[in-house]
Amino acid sequence: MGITKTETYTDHTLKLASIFKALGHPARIAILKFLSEQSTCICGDIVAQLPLSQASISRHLVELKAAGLIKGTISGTSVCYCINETQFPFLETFIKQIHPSDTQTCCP
Amino acid sequence: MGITKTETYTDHTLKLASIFKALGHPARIAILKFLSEQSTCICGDIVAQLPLSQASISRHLVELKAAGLIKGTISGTSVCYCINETQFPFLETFIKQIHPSDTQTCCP
DNA sequence: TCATTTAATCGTAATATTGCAATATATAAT
DNA sequence: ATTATATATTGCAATATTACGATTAAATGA
Repeated sequence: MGITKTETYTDHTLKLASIFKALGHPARIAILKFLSEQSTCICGDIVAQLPLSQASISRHLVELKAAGLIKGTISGTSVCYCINETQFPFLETFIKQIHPSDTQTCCP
Repeated sequence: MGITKTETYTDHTLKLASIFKALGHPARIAILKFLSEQSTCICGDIVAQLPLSQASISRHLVELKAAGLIKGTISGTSVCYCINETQFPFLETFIKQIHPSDTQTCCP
């Protein structure tokens, strides 16, 4: 149905899924890569880096911001974007929990 | 359009996005959590753990398998599933690259 | 063989996502 | 005030995703 039965999952599960969902589009990965390659925040310029219209980029930026993956601060006529680090440790912790480095005895 | 301009992104970006997309649904997060909580693989039983029909679970399992996040081996009438560890280091590396631990001078 | 069990697939309906053009908004410069 | 620049929002249309019931397929057991 394109609808998700959110009410039956834990908050932790829902939060993880929503962040990963925000990461689940190549344009948004490309935006994050671009931002991380710079040593500082980026004011403008993002549209020029991607093969999408300004409107589409704007929508992706909104999603990334809603997921807490980037920050944006207004600076004159443009907006400065940068990575918001706070969510990444949360993801790292989950990934490490899911795959303990010691190989488990499993599906032979 | 609901369509993505995949042809203009790098393979690395597309691969990351597709794996994160597979992680971007609470049912699939819940499945991974359940599998990781067990010390061994799970034959059956997954449907009983989630508030979804057998058909829906099966589709989610297919997606997780396609993303390389789980493995499934047939065992009689049932299928044994377990975490496939191989993709997680790839994700960890990306996340670490995106958010260097040293705080960058950014958006004040 | 026939019934049972388990999981995958199909068909369908509802909803979500993606993308762009057009428009709106807001600041800065002249 | 007017214009230019930069970003956000709106209104579609096209496509993708999600979910479930029903069905199918394959292996097991009686």
